[in-house]
Amino acid sequence: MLELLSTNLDTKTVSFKDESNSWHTMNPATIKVACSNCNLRELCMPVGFNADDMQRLDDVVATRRRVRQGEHLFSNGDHFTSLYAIRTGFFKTCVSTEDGREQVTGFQMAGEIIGLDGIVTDFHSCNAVALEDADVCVMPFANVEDLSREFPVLQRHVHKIMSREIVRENSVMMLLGNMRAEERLAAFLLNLVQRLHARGFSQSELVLRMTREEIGSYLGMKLETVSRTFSKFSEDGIIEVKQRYVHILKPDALKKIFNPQTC
Amino acid sequence: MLELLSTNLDTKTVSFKDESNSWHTMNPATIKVACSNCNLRELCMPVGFNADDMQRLDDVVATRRRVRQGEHLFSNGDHFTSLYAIRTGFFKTCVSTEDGREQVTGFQMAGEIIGLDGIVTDFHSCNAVALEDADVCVMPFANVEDLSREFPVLQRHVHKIMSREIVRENSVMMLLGNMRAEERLAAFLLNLVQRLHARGFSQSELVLRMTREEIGSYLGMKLETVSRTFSKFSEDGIIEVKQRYVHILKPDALKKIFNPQTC
DNA sequence: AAACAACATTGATATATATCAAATGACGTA
DNA sequence: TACGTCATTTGATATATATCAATGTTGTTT
Repeated sequence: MLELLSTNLDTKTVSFKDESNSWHTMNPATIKVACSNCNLRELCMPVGFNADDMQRLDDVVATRRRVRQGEHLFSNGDHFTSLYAIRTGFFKTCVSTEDGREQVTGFQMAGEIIGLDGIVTDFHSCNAVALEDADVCVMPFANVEDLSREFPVLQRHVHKIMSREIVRENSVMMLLGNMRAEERLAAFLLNLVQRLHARGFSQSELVLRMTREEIGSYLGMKLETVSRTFSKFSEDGIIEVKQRYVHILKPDALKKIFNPQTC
Repeated sequence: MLELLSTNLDTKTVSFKDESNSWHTMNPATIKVACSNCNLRELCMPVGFNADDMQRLDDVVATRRRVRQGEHLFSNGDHFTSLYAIRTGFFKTCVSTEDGREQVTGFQMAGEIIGLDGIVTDFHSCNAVALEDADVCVMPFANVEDLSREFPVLQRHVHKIMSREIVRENSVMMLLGNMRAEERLAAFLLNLVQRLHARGFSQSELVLRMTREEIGSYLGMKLETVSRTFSKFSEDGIIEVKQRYVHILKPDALKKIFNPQTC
């Protein structure tokens, strides 16, 4: 296995040493990525692997792929071949009706897996769009299945990822079916910072990667309502908002709005 | 493997012959169910198994379990051990908030699998409630995983089931986030008859197993709105409704309401 | 620096659905 | 059969959010 030493996302090059210790530089689309060296490993890959297994696990990932802001990683109707682990960047997934209405079904960040929708029919049924320049690990699903049969811990991991997505969607259904605008936005903000915090970012400050319209689409409300609700929270001193920048001043107040009982 | 010859759900007994051809009767909770003989096999188990594999596949199912109307198959917080394949009966799954609001996340019928929500945390995060007396195959998830590693076709089947659930929830999110009451109810009715038809029932007539309130909870509307929308469809000559009985007179009109573009 | 495009905010008004309320119907049980 | 309970229907009114419209902000292009 090659040792990955540095990546330069701007020049799209990767530097590494081979077995004979000589230097190479190549395009990331053509290199093999080593999960064993990846600092996101504990987010997208199972723990409890020994060093030898870890080498085998690297075989899951075929290549990396760079997706520029606004580009689709995959689209509705595309043939399904791979799952994608996000290394850097931020995505939205969305479905749309014949008459052009769009529903954002999720926002995904580093360490999260997208593409699961394609397994059932071998075709993707949603779109994955980069909301900022992104870099993903391409994991051909055939590899995932082959190695899952060999490594129970990987098999279990894949099952958990799919189950987690089902449970997440259950709670979005609860948001959409039962909650009012303020509750939806509070839940959304709390969920985002919680995930960002798990990745080493601030617990109280964040920069939104999506527009008010995309937030609204996800939460089943119009962009004006999203904006008004932000303003309401701001007037109440719960958050500080400046366009995409949000500072959560009173996390407990947000939690109370989302879930009045447990606070 | 014992040969299952008849079941009497009322007396909770099962009759079968053993290897020496002598008759036995026993409680279904204690017997081993044979997928190889089950007429729902093509709904909940993979196709393309040879006879030998089929025998092994029977090992997935440990027992059967009977659930009376109104009873929970599992509840939020229960330890997760098994998936359940519905043999007979009808279920709803639902999540609820601390303050008692309930969101129905799905309705499940014969041949469908429930319990996937429990995989990620080893605890169930929703409730599965029988809307009529039901009979399920208990499939300990450890068995499913063990046999999945051995049989790629079963592994693929499990992945497809989970992916299908993700895709289904995506389209429910579209319903809840973007559709109006009439569109939601039209989509709901079309989906129900389509699934019933796949099970040999009528394409145009159905008996609802759930209340107006449960339909409303699933579709994010109040029971009064569900009732009014039924009445509206009825006045328009699209359906005939008498309490739980629904006769779809103009399926194309329903499809047009749901999706004006493709009709 | 000016002009432009995309996004966000805010106000006025409309509307779909919720809420409240009453009557009716279905069903199990005493 | 009568009673009580639960589900459903229907009407009148309230309300949260959508819609329409104007203005402000930010960042980019010329």
